[in-house]
Amino acid sequence: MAASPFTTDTHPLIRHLASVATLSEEEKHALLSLPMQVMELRADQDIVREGDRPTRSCLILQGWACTFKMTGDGKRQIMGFHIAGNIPDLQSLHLTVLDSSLGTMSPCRVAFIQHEALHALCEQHYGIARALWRVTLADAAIFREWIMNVGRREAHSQLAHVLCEMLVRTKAVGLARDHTCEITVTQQELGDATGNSAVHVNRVLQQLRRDGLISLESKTLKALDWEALKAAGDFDPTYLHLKHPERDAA
Amino acid sequence: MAASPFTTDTHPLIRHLASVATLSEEEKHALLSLPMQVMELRADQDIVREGDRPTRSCLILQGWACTFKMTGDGKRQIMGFHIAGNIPDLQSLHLTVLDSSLGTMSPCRVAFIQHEALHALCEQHYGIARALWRVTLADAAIFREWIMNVGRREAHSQLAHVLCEMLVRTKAVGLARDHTCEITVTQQELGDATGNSAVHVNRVLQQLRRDGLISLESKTLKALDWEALKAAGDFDPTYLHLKHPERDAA
DNA sequence: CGAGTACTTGACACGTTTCAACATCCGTGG
DNA sequence: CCACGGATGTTGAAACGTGTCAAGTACTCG
Repeated sequence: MAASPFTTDTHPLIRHLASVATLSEEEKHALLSLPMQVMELRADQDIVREGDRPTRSCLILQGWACTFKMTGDGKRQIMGFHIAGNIPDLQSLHLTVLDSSLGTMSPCRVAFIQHEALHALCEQHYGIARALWRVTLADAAIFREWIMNVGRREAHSQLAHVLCEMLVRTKAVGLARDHTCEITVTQQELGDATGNSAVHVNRVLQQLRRDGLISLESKTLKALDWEALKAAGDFDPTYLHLKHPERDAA
Repeated sequence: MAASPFTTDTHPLIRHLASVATLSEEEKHALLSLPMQVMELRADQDIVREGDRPTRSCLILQGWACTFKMTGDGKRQIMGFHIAGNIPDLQSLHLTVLDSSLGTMSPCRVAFIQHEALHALCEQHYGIARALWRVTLADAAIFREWIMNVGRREAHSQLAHVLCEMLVRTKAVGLARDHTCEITVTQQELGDATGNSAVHVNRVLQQLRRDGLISLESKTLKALDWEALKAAGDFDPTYLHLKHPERDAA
């Protein structure tokens, strides 16, 4: 393990965990002393695939990734986006077979952590088990919200909703300011996340821009009218289960 | 707590937990000695509501329940169905505020378990924490599959898929035989689960019946052609993370 | 500078929604 | 036990959101 450029409180993992759970100093140090294998990945690469039986989980250190599946007839559905600090396949700690794939959306730096090491830490510090469990439950809450987004909202509202979520989640880990964040997502990916075609996403994004709600270009997403965007997306950040909602959601 | 009519291995909770996790005899006994407050509920009653901060979780002993949310403009989305043995709001053990509601679909017998008691058991037996964590992860896997179902499948396929899931899950806890189970679900509820209107569900169900895939009447669902139903629903039970897939899925 | 990827636009097809009317089932009270 | 009333299921026609196809434009990176 190389010397980390991060202190306890600036490490992406700790930033993310602290945004949804509570950790003691001792637990933070224990987490950061986990052996991690760091790798650089290009955009659009699979990290793990549906059907795999991994012996380690993947921590995103930098960049954007997503969980997805393919239907039998080749249509892709994205179930969630992942940013620095997230452990998108943490569930494989307890579920043997992966039921979905994980891929990069941008160039990414990721760290692999052996399940063995995580299990040991969880048995040793129940507080860490509780925090990681809580993180997986918050992830599940996001899945629930996405079911509603995909099932019961129109494309206009769906897109506003996922953009709101991206802004709040990046802000909660210190990656956004002034309703602005760096993001690497294609219109095809936004379509795969909302159950729409890329063509339709294109038209709806133009509408959102025309209405003065957002700007989205050259990898920068900006909410020009946050309140209106929230309203358009029927967005209430409660489901993100953030520890400091007032600070993170504003 | 009244004397239970169940032995260790016939209690719905143990049946369900054992279908997705591994428990020692000691852990089973510890779970069944949890203090539970049993209640009978009528159909279409809310058990807990979005926004609540419960101090207990709800174990379904008999009947069908569902998790749902309402959009800002009053459309309902069901995120999952629940049967005997499920603890649909187990996440409230670690997430303070409920982000979705839980309601009965049929008359139900439910048991409430105080979080306090569950926490104590989890700290005492790490195996129980691991099993309950795993159950919540399997629930999350179902949410992921539903995102795909709602986002990328057509109504015909969506309905076949949820019916397949119901048959496999009831079978896994001993509530189905010969691809047949007792079920209490209206066409409106199937629509709310798949993101369709009740009218369209009606037409699609007729098609499924006409094609000889199912019969669904007087609270009995029967797969008349299981292989064809699975194919229509693009159904692969891997995402249910059952311990005995060969036995349960057949 | 070239090539591939991402974005944009238009026309048409299709799945699904909505509305409205009607039939049927089922539990309940008389 | 029957009659009633509300919930549930059924049907048709028209409207609407979104998908598909196809062609063209504009990035972006090596």
